[in-house]
Amino acid sequence: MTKSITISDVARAADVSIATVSRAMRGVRSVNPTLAQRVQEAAEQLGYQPNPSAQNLALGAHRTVGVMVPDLANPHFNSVVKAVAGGVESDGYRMLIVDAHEQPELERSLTETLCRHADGVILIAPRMSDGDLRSLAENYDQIITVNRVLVGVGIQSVATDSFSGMLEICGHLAHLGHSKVVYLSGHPKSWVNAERRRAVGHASVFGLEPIFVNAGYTIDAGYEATDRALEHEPTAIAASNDMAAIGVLTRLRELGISVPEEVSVTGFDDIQFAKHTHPPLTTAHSPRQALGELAWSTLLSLMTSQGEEDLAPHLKAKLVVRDSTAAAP
Amino acid sequence: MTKSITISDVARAADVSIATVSRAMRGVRSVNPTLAQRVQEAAEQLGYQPNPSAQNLALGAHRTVGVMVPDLANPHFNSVVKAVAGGVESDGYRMLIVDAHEQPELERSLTETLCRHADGVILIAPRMSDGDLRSLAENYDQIITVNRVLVGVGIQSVATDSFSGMLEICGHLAHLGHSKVVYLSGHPKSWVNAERRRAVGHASVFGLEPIFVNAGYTIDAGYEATDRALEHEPTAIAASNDMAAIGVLTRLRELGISVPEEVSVTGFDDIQFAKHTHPPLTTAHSPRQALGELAWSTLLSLMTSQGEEDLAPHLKAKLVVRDSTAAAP
DNA sequence: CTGTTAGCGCCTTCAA
DNA sequence: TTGAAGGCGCTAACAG
Repeated sequence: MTKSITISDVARAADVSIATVSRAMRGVRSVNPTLAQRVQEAAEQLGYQPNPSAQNLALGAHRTVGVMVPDLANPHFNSVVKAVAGGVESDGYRMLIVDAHEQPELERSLTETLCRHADGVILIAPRMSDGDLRSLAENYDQIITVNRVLVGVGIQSVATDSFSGMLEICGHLAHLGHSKVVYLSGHPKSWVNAERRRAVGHASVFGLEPIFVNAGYTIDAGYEATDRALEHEPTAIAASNDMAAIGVLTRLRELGISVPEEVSVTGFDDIQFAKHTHPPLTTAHSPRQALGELAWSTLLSLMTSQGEEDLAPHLKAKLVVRDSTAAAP
Repeated sequence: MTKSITISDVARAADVSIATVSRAMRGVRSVNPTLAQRVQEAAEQLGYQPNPSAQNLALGAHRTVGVMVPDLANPHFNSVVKAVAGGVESDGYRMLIVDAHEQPELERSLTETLCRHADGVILIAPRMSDGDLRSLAENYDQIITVNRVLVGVGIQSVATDSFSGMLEICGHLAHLGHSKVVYLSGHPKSWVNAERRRAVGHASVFGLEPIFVNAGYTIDAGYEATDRALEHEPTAIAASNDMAAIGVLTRLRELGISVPEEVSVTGFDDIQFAKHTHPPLTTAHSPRQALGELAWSTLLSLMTSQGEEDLAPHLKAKLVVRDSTAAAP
């Protein structure tokens, strides 16, 4: 900032007290319109902008929300962040954001920093331990999680219903006659992955015979896990998310294995690239926009009105059938 | 925040003055080690954290950097943001971020807000008018742009050398015997697009006969522009970025036109999905990581030391040849 | 309706 | 080396 005009400068210029300037600037009703006008003009002319730190100090609030993401470069996460950003900005708040760079052990301290600077915090798919999450929740009330539910801690959360979504995928596969399907596990500390994995386990009721192979949640992880998956001679590979599925498709193509003729492949999330893979990916659509908006509105009500229900709304993930799945060979 | 312990609480607990606490907390040399120790323990036990707003007010600084992005969901932009975030966090700053949602007319006011809350601002590929940018630069010194250079305004910038990068792509195409190539223009207000387009224009020295078709910078834009591009019967389509190129590939596949046998396709940026398209995309690699790091270090030196050279370093974009290009039919 | 004044929590001279 | 006191810019009683 080059110059720094304060409220007193404006007061002097408009020939009123600083209290009047303060009120006029914030549009308090009780100000004489004439004075208000004069103040506005003086402020305008001087280019006065209230100092947010001073306001924060005086008000005891920051009008800022903190957001923690495991990985900003992941299309799924950044779509959620984008949705949150929309609400935050339009409600006149600022968004402080930290990227944990997929290092669960960093999450706690990053979040603590966030807590000191923001009125509320949104943790997106945190991978930190239950203990860390619990202790954060104890010391800080205005905090919610997205896609990580931990009950009995008094921490609100919103989530995609990964369990049902994955069950739908399994149902689809079963319906196509698949039984030997490999599930490529995602991040070991991800609640979402645990839910999806659990659903695959339950899919035995459809007659599926799931095999679990550890992979990861990135394109490369999917790529590398493909060979290990193939050792089980599956007719279908269900990845924990679209990223891993994309890696699988690439590797299968390299190996000359045709999708979906020889093996079917599914993802999860329906990121924007899912419909542009070859073949287009069958997946489950995660309602990112709705999730982000819901997260923001939930946090907002938590910050304004106090006690809220301790619900954890689960948004449906809808099956999207494309060309990467077909009848089992 | 549930509780709010202040410096006075710690002072009382440690039986010293608040001045001593203040000094001890910041590791000022002149404090008696014994006292310092006592203060540390008291602070620890009470869980004291200095109030950042009060510090800001007293120090006149925020230790916060603002970042403006046209679209957080764009893989190229968010990789740059991620790189910036890395530096910002490790240097103990916070990152305030706003998404302009691809609306150039919002950028100015969003940036002004950012300026009031941050010590420095990074504008990523801003699409605002030269006038807006100039006026921002006049009122605010600690501001730099990434991938938008505007000379003579005293605004620092770092950029990818889009011109040379696109020239390399054109050279590659020419070398393969292509001459009728369609360039799919990107965002009309993007400096980067202008540079790439300019390079294509210059490519006539290679014998290229460029045709310009307006498209956009999204997958859908590329998809929709493909039919219009084909009307010119090109042997190659050069998109302004990878996103548009992905849309082109999808549309061509729908039309049963084979790539690269019938038409070659190129992108720009080398986003992580570029090597996973079918066929893998020939493109130019934008040094996102380096760009983000350079942006941060540039801003940091601008914020600490004052007058800097008004350079605009251009980072090379390197041609990456994959399978979406081949000899002209 | 407007001005005066006392903080908000912290840092930083200035004395001791 | 330590403490007392003033001030950063703004808001919110409290008077008038």
